Amino acid sequence: MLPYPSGELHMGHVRNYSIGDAIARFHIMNNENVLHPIGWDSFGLPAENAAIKNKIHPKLWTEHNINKMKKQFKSLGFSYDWTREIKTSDKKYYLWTQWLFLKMFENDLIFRKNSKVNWCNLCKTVLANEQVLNGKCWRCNNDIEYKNMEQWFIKITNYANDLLNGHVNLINHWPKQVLSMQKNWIGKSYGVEIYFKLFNIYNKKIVVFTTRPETVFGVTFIVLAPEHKIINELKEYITNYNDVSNYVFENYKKFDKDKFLDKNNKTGVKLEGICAINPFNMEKIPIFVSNYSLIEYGTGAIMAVPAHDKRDFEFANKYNIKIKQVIESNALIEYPYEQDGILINSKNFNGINSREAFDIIIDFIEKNNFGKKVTKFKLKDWLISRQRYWGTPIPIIYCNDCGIVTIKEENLPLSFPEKIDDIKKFINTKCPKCGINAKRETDTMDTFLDSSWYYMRYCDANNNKKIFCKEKINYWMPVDQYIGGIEHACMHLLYSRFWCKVMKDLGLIKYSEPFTNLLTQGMVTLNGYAMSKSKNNVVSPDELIEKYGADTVRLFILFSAPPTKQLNWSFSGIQGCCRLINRIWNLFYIINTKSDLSASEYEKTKILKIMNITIKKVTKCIEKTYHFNVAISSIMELVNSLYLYKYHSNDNNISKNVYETILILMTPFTPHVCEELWEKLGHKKYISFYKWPIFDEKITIDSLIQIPVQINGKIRGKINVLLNDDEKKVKSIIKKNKNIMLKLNCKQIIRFAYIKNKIVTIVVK
RNA sequence: ACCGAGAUGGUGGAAUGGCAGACACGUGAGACUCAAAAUCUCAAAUUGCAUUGUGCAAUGUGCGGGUUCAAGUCCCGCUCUCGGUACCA
Repeated sequence: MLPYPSGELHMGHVRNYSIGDAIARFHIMNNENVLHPIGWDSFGLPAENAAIKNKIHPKLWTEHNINKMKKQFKSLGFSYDWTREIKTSDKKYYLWTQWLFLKMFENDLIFRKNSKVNWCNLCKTVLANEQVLNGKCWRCNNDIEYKNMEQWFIKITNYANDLLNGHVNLINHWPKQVLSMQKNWIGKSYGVEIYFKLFNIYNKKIVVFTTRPETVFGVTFIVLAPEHKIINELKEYITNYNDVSNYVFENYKKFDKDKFLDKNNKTGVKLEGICAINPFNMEKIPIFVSNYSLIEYGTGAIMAVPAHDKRDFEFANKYNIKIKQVIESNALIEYPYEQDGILINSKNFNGINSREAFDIIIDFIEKNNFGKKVTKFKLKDWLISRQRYWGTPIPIIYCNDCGIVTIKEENLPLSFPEKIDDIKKFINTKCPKCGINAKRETDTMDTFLDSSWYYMRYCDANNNKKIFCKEKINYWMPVDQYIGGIEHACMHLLYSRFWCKVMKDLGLIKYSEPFTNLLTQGMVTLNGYAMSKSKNNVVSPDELIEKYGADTVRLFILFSAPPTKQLNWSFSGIQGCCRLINRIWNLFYIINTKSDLSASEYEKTKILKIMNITIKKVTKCIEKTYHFNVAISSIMELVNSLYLYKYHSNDNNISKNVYETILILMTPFTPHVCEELWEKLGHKKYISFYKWPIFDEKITIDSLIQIPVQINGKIRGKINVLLNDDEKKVKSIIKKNKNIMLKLNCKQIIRFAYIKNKIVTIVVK
């Protein structure tokens, strides 16, 4: 994921990009063609705030930060292809964001509507639903307010089903948690809309949505959301209309924050003078308006079945409404019974299991025109307008005669004036269609639009004529390995998937999922908190690099924990990594460049064995499991074995071959030191492009092995056997072993097995 | 409440159903040193028994069951922690 140019790298960045660099370098050394890009998500609010504070243009502030962070990236030695660097605030880039906006507009995926929207009073802009976390702004943590405004939206809901179904392709390649978060957010539910006619009122009906149609015989009241428009339409029939409209008004005045607090305080008013009719049994059903029916979900009207729904039960108790049981249960009606069971009090449907009844009743509803089967989503359309300056301008003109008119493609990019004085000139323009005076849209796009497609641009970053050329996109895309924080599960990662599907439908690309493999790295914390200026617990990578060197910092951040886990920063742990690098460095002075190991054959094969095991482990850990911590620890074991060999044999000659293998294996983690030592060894070419070693499976296996002997599941001794020994041979070795025979206590062996997994099992009665 | 993920020494963490605690930090001891730092080497789960001493036995991966010759790992039932969603009908 590309970074926002805040001006300072933090340890989270170091972790994210160290993982990426290790993977990229590994694949380069495996002779693959690797595109390892970097760019900047450089539009956004902090630049604007800083601009106001320092009285400079946000562009200058942003450029300054990018240069600073670029320097930091380079000091860490990440293997980026800087010729493909992109900035989303660059005209050359946002021209294509605007172009995509126009394409989506042409295809009816962008529209304007007046609605209640999330407003952050600190950021002075509206926000998308995904960007409101626990009622607070995702960026500044300020409480969200609600406003009625006309704004631009993208129809992400058109793709709700595709976004959900696309998960099957990601199931083994994306973290479960991300998929589950997206699934919850999309919130698909199967159900049915049922029409409730009104008693003696023939031209109106109430449409309810339910996921439990099998309980329809248990309906004892209907609940309308306060905002439901039928309340006003039935004004003349409702005898207590004053009370009802007072209730509606009181409720309307409340912010959603207060409504949230009202959760356990369901209130409501009965609509006197009217009632609905249950189409299944013609029973008259009272109608209520209540705060617990939500206008934004379903139809804003529900059929209440208090016997089998907690919330309906609560409301029924409070307002003394009848409770009718329709699913058999042993429990008394002190609590609603919400599980499956056998239907009762349901006429022809009695005796059917509620799970089967679900389909049977839906069929019945559709056949008799009582309603229709529907699927609902929680996902809402994506609000993309932002009342900000430092963002991609929305290429739209409002004309009194023609209405909403798009800017012509050839006039892109559309940029805001840099000086305030030129604003009026910018706003007042001519309509591209009819030529009369018109006004420009002054809002910008949500920056998440910029970052929804940026990775594609890397494939053809410097194309001045097209968004990208198809051959290049087809060659590189989709992204093989994407790495970033989990906090983007329902924002960037959802938006990008959506955008990708749209672009596929527009014929721009061929694939429908943008990121084949996703790795979500854990946070880097200090003393249990995420590093932040307010907590005063920020560790600056610059100081660490200064003190220990970039390699040590990279190594430590990968060694301390597996990449998906939260990592609590510790200054003592970094010493260990520093030590490893020193130990490797010091080995350089005792390698024997001329002859091979002068040690005994046994020592020689022992070290070769460890080396082959290490190559095997490191390869697997980088390529498959991403357990860099395990990879590094196995390299430590190899280094340790050389030190032990040296210590015990008093031999100061270490094999050059083994030493070079250590350097190669370390290169994805600590490229600087490895390059240096590689050169000192006399190599002319970079180690970074040297071939990754291949291990010999045969050498990793010992022919003489010591194996444990289990008697009834307990380890009772150990014997030495040859790898190829058969059962008979092993048996005789055991019989010769006095210790084991003593522990057997009983000579009668019932079952004897020499199991391949390097363990001997004896079962005694 | 629902949906995910997880729980292993003083700490970070290893373990295709097969010797739990690799590797590292920290700790202790030794070597080197006039001394210290650095470096190198060695040690350590718990309890009980035995012993001059190398030992022996039992227990041990959040809790309780189960499958298996064998469970940190698989199955069933809990507890707790973290993350997400939440009056979503």
